[in-house]
Amino acid sequence: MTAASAAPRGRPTIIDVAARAGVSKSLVSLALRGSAAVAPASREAILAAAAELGYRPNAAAQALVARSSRTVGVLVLDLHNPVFAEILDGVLAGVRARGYRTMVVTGSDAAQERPELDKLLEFRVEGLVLVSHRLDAATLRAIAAETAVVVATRRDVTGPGIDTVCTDDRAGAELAVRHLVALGHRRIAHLGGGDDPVARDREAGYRAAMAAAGLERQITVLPGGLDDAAGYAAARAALAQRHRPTALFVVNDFAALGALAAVADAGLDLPGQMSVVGFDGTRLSGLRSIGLTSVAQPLADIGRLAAERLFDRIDGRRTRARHTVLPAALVERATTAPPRRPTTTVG
Amino acid sequence: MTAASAAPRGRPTIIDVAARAGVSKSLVSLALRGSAAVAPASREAILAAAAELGYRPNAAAQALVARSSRTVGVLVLDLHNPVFAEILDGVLAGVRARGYRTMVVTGSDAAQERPELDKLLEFRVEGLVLVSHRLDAATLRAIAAETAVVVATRRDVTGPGIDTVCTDDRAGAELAVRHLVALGHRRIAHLGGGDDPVARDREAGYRAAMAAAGLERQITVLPGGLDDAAGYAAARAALAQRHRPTALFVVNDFAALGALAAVADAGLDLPGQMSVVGFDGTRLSGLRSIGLTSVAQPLADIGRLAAERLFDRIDGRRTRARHTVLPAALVERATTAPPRRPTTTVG
DNA sequence: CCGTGTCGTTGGAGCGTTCCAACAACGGCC
DNA sequence: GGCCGTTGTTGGAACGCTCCAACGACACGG
Repeated sequence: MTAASAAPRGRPTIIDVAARAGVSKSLVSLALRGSAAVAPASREAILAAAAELGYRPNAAAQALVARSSRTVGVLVLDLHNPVFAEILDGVLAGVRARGYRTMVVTGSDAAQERPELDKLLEFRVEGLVLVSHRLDAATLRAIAAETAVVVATRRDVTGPGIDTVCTDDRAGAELAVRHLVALGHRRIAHLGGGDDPVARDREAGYRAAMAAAGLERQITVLPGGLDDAAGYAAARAALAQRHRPTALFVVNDFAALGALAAVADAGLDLPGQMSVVGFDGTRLSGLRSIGLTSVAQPLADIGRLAAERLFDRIDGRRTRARHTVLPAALVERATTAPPRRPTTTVG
Repeated sequence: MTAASAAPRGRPTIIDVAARAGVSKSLVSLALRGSAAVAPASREAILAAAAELGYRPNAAAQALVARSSRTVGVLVLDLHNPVFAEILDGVLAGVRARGYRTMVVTGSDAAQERPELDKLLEFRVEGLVLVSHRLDAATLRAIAAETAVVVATRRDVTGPGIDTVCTDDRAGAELAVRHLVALGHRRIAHLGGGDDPVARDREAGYRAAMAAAGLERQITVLPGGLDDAAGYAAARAALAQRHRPTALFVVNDFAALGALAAVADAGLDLPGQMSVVGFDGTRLSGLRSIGLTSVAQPLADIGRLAAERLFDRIDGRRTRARHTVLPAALVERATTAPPRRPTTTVG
């Protein structure tokens, strides 16, 4: 009655293993998943047969019958920006720890994000981690209605089924300003990041901290951007001002590197004549030859925590959205110092 | 006879759509894939029903029956190193262009790589791109026997079914040395990268170019490593030598940044008293505040080409392994200049 | 010695899709 | 006016797996 003597085409299946071990496919399935109900002798025969045939379970078939893919999807805004690469690394670690697989897509341009996410949803990923994104609120909420969603680094769009994990950008910015104020700076300019929601929070923190230090009248925000070139341009504008600032608080590390170059090009001594503080705390800023003082986000933690939150939803079916805000920490390095000619303390 | 009046649990399937449109599931399948054999009226009814129900095809079921997952797997050695992040970006772009999905894993540590790849193989990925790796030759060949494999940046392990795409590391290193020689340098030291196979090629190129320039006796290779700290340490050792070199050719950009810091710490003028050349051409080296002269690899091209090669195998079933070596190009920036006290030309 | 329970094992149904052979309806042709 | 080809549509099998109800064998207690 052993019918399966025909040569198995393609990869061996559970049935091929069963035929070889002389048992039924059901028992193979049981044994392969380590059921205690299988007799030791059968188990050994099955395991041996599987090894000999080079059997590998077919995840698609398992996903189909289990109605769960054991896979999560991740959208990364931009892999070139080390911030996102580092967060992604944390997400991958968190997902791996749970034995799930990860499908990663990047949103090359804003219009691509939706179709890429659709592909993930067709795979029935059990959840989605968005390492930043450019979706409008309605789209994001529609997606959250289909699957669990955790957004990392952004907190502006909320809704049922959308957890967020991010850094306290406001407080972080305040930290930067307080550090500079403590060093004796008064004319502290901010190089902004345009209409990016995260950048807005940092700007708000800057404004608040300046006001708290009694420096409302010194508040200067220069329109910048999130990359090297934008930081360079914004810093040039700052340095060209009538009352040149003695310190620059830049929206992120990437742009701060541009600012550093502008300071050097202007022939100013760093940090003697100009202090610079960045934001993100990427490994980049910590490189010896850069040594940028920066407000560090716990990047790997953000990634790992995002994964954890997702799994809370995947297995615990939690309903209320959770929003986690992690603290930022100032990392003092070589680009900040007291201003050379201390400003006279007024009133 | 319309049985499916029961509320569909979970996501709608093709059968729910069929019931709603009043046709059979077969016709729905046909219509959804755009078959010309479907009557216009039916097509519209089906499309409308699918839209109303929010139907999404189930990729696992499709993969099962089609015996093809339309997914490729990617292993990335280390996301923290911008080189790999940039190549990954190219791979993702290439895969997306073909409408495939991508599963990405990182090999956190060497021992994890194999199990992670096993997970991908269980998903029946149709091919694998390894953006570097730490597998031994036997393991790699065993994997290549199961699925198409393209290795990016490494070329040392070959075998049937293994294509490689990488930069001409030897020639690139020669470019760097020739550049320094042309500037008038003679004492050019190399900060190596240990036993990494790519590092070995670069070292070989360094040795060859030095010999070709009649500088065999100046050849100095200092044991280093692939990161910032290793570059810093190696550079310190180089600078402490009796006959201090006037130029350093460093195994990669990441380590070169460490070397830059060591040069600055030693109080040497850069590039006046010490020139530094890196390798990789990551965006990092191009940042204004760094301006590292570097041998650039076409990183995005490597990624995209790796994806292309993989698809050649996936659909064309090509048998012979193909090895593509892309040219490197020297990008001259601010860290190289003629040596201040030109060495006297001998012989 | 037969009923009952346990242990190990089994065939069949079902997951959501695609593919295929086959079918009904219909018009054109000889 | 029966036959044929075309057009549009259909049910069933298959993909590889898991789950479930049910099975035979065996030991044990009444």
